[in-house]
Amino acid sequence: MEAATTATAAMVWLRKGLRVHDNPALDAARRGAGRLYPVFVLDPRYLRPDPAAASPGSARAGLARVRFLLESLTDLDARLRRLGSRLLLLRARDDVADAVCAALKDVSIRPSPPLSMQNLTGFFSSAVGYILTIASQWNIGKLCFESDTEPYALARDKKVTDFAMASGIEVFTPVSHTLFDPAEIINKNGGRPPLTYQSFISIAEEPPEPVMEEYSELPPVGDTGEYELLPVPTVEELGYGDISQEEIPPFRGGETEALRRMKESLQNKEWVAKFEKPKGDPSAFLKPATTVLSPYLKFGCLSSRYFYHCIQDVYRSARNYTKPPVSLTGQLLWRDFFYTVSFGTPNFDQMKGNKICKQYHRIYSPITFGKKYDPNGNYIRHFIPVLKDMPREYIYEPWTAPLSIQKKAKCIIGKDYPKPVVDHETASKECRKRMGEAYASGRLDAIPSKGKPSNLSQRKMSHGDQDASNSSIAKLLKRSRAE
DNA sequence: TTGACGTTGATAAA
DNA sequence: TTTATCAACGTCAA
Repeated sequence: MEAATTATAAMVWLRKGLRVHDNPALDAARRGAGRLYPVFVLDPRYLRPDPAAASPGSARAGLARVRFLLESLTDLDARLRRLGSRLLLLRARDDVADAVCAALKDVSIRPSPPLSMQNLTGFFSSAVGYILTIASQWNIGKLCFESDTEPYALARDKKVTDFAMASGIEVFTPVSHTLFDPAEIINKNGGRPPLTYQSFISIAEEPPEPVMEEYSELPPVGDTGEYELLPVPTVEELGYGDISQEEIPPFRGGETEALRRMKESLQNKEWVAKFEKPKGDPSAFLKPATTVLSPYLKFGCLSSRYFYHCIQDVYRSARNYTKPPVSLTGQLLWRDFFYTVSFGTPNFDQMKGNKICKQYHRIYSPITFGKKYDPNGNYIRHFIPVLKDMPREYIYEPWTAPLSIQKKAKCIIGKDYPKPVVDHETASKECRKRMGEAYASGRLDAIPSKGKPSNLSQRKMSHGDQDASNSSIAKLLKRSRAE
């Protein structure tokens, strides 16, 4: 007992990866640790209600996602408690990295002004005070957290890593959110992310096996000092007011639910073996044509490697099974593909400054697309009840129905349901025309004028840029010759 | 160097 | 109802 209080203390900082199974960061943190502090920092940027948001939610997440996260935290806490541990929730007043640093070591680096002087209200306003008083008592010797490739996370984690290393704390950041290490894939591809699925597949080999050690117990948390034992807040406590009208999605967060859903899907071995994504019905909502496991993978309630491993198990017992890209494993590989491309592409989430962004001539028709997958319009009938009795042949264009039909369906267009805002045919043609013009003018700017190459802009380009640019120009010239 | 291909979808033509 | 065409470009095989 004496040893437990003096032995090395480790912190596992949880962000995504909200699970006990296949959690290399948790596994590394508990090894040799006398005390283990499993910490999650409530991030105001992610959780604080944003009054300016178009629908209820924070600046970064909608209410459904906020709720899913809170449910996942509740479940994780319960699962840790069964192993003699528990989840320690910290509130960041503003910056998550500051909160983690403060918990790692007695922090005098960022004295916060008295709360009364700050224009802060609500759940997150009282945060840092607690952390400052507990900090020095934890004596963390080792910090483990799962690597995260998103830009916001990279900046946040660098700050924490730099601080921890400078403080003599051992830092371990395994890759376990994706099947593969995106940085390693990019390395193997010569420093650039593979930009087609096929090239990604040819580089990727077999993903690592999941770490599936069954724990009977985890090291105790030990003395939490002055730390206020904070339960997982409710959305109401976070400051989300009148949400009684909000429909709560049927998908509950958490590792327990994730594993249950996965088992349920994988039980039907024939369905698993025959799964082909393009053959699924995207309009199916009562009985989805997919596993609906992606939100669980996103928060790491389910390990993608464990899921992959379990699918392979089913394949082994099947005579025949589908292959990537359409198969279930193919879907996991798509996820890895996009994580890799986004990690290796600056400004991936924007058109501006995004070198691989293709120019968008695709206009989806709200009429044609629906008719193809859901000719009876069941989706519309469910979510827009006023249209539920509209005959099948008019369900996608109810304004074309004769008045007698509209009356019979108890839905007069212009009264019970609005008239079309635009005429799709003319609007899409106009859009297509103007996008074409904008695209053409943009491209022409990039072509050096005859006999007078604009080497000014070319000088700034790397070899790769020149190749890409020249080949585009060649194609454009070829096209204009053909015309 | 060239041509074919890719989780594609919309639309016009046949 | 089926088929051809378009629009983009990285990648790979020929």
